Amino acid sequence: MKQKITIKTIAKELGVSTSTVSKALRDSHEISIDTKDKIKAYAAMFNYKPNSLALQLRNQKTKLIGVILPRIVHHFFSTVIKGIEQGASEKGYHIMVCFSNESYKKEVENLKVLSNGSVDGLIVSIAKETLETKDFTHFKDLVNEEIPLVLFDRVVDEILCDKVVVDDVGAGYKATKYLLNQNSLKIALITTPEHVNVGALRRQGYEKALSEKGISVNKKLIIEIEEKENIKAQIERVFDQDIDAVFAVNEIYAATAMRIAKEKGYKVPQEFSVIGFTDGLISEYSSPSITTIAQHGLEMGKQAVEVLIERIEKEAEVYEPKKIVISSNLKLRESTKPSS
Amino acid sequence: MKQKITIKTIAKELGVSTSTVSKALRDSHEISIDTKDKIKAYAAMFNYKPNSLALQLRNQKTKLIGVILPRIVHHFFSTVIKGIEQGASEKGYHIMVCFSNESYKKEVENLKVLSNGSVDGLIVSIAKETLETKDFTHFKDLVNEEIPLVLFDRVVDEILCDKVVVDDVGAGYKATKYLLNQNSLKIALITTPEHVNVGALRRQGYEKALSEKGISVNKKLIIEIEEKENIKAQIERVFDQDIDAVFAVNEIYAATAMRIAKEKGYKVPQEFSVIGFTDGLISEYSSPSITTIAQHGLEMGKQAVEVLIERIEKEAEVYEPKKIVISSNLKLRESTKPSS
DNA sequence: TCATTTTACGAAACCGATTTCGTGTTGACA
DNA sequence: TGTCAACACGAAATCGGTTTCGTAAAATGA
Repeated sequence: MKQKITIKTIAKELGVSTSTVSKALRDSHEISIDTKDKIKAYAAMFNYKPNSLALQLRNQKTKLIGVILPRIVHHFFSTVIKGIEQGASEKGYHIMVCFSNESYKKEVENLKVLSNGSVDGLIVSIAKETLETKDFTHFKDLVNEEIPLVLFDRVVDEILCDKVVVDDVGAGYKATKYLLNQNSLKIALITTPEHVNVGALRRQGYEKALSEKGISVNKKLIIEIEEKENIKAQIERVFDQDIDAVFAVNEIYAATAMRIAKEKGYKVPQEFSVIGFTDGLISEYSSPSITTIAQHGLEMGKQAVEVLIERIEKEAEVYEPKKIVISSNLKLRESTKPSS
Repeated sequence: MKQKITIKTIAKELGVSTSTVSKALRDSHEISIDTKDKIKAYAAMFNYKPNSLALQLRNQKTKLIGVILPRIVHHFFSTVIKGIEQGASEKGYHIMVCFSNESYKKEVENLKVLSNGSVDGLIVSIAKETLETKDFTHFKDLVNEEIPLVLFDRVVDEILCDKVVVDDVGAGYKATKYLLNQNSLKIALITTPEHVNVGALRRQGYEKALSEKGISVNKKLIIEIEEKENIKAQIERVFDQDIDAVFAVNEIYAATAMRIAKEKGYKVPQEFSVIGFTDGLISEYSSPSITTIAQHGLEMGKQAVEVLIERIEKEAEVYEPKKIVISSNLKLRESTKPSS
């Protein structure tokens, strides 16, 4: 890389001190107009840009936000990133993105790297493996060091920090209730294993809606997908039961379930209804298009970054961790019947 | 944020100099075992982490790669990011991600911010607006400053830097030829306006395949989509022509075209075939699933970052810009007939 | 015992900025 | 003409590390 022009270079070339150059470029009243003009002209001519590392070191802030996500090729997470970037950008921050790949080890590593001063704060969604192992010491260390941290979507209570989540219970409830209202009474639930807490919460909503309607929960209608195995085969099994609708906690499960239903000869939505989660492209472009719970990822990202920046910039003595709940809503499409 | 522990703190507490602490922590032979042990123990106890900004400033390198993408909620781009992150991570680099939102202005801003020393190099895919305006001075400035730069996918020749692209002409050719071979002779092409060069290249491939077969290009069968207007309506117009297949330059156009075909009563693939571009989730989960050109985004990302890091770490006197072409291939699914 | 080599550490420069404080020169005013 | 403020600028500290070089003290050798 070409040698960068620094304040020192300018100072030497123009026969002034570095402090004069610095002040001139920042338009200080201490410097005479003549000198300022000369220095500015020189700086412009040689395309001088202040070295951001030096500034960051001096100011003890980087205007950088670290983001750690379990995955990126994923509609919801990429939408959240977009929201984070938009919010950050508005306030003059940039984002550094890392991925845990759902791995505990990588999450720990990423956290370590980002917590040595290279970012002003962190936004994280916890990896599945970490949720499984339930070892959150790396997060607690961060909290102890008082590094601003916001968790979103996949959060756990024992980490004392700000959190942004969707109303998962409410969403599960809304989806299930909608299906019940259109007279689908035998609703299968396709969800994740219990340790993925968003799955667990959505299931609570499902069960709540059923019991309100006086329907007892039939465990045979609930499948917890093991992602390591064949997903389609696992979903197919629930079709052995007598069912007339499916509520799935993500759009891939929903699309797969709908496909199986069609293969089995059901007419969707006349004979069989499907509701998914995450309002992504699959739901929009499959045929019939799939009714989903919209998770408002963009909104989540924006909220998360807003809370984080507030935390970074406020010299709060005692900080009460916030929990922001984003309400989700049902986006009606063709895989369900009109509400009756 | 809590006051961080620094080398200075340790030095003062233990009554030694900062240089001793630094050397001890780096396990220098200059320091006695006793002193080293004492210092290391103290550092470990108070969870000392070297401030990365200070190191970056001193070493004049950040181990950070800036990535500027037009969009993020997009299967291809998010896949490329994943590839970049994987490749970077393997070599001890991290990535800083920004988005241009297809906007020229934001691209210029991002480039400016990232080129002031905060990253060691850049990976960029050019915004549509920039391709339209054809003003690439911001990139040329970067090249003049000798900041390592790799362009991918959307590249232009006049910027002298390393590039990673897919074989767009070849891909268009392969797709079209496949359709011709299965006896679809009236193939519509749904593409982008001419300034989006990847669209233009894919079109070349399409035209090449047709002329090889002795079929003259019928301009009425080619639609350049204006994204600002209603996409479906624009695609619908081509169905006024007598067509039996569609080759679309991305999966949204492909899915939309297939949907229209089905609405018009065509049986896919028996009476109508569809091939898309970008092997994303829509293609995989729509029904019938869509045959696509797989772009190998992961591979592209990895290659891009590899070339970039080579460029960063090699003190090359004269550097000959490379152009890496990733070959694409047809991923056969249900929206086409088996090859005859 | 004296000269020489190790050993073990500290002082200071450096990376590239900002900022406080000090100072020589002007000019104004009494 | 002497005093004092305003002006314009520089020296040096600072951010948190690393590294070169210098040097006392201890160890070694003759």
